[in-house]
Amino acid sequence: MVLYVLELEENKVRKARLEDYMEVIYALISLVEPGKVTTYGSIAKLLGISPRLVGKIMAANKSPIVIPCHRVVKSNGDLGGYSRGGVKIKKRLLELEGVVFSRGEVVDKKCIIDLKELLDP
DNA sequence: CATCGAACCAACC
DNA sequence: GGTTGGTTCGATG
Repeated sequence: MVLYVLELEENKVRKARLEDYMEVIYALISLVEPGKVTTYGSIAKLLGISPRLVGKIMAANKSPIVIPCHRVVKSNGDLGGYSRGGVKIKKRLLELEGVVFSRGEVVDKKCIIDLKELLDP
């Protein structure tokens, strides 16, 4: 998808910066309905970047309320991280939205949806 | 299931 | 050039 950005004025191609990904990622996340979550890897594969970068971009999120960055977890169900107040808050938000947790800190797989499957249909 | 290690990619030093 | 993240995936016990 957005691997490279065309710099028309200088007539050359440069690598995308994290900044370039932010809008796309935030748009994608907002597609995830409350009660469900998606994974860093799911987003990463869609954009052709590493899951870690996705995490970094979430951490750079300026508007935690309008951007539901808490709806992104690790692919194994672990919460991952949350820069705004810690994973404790993250879990609380998710529970509030109806996400089911199994054995403590792990999100039930039934609540994890892959972004790809959200786009195709 | 739990742990381990290697790969991941832009940023920062 | 090396390290560092809100990770992942396969291999191994």
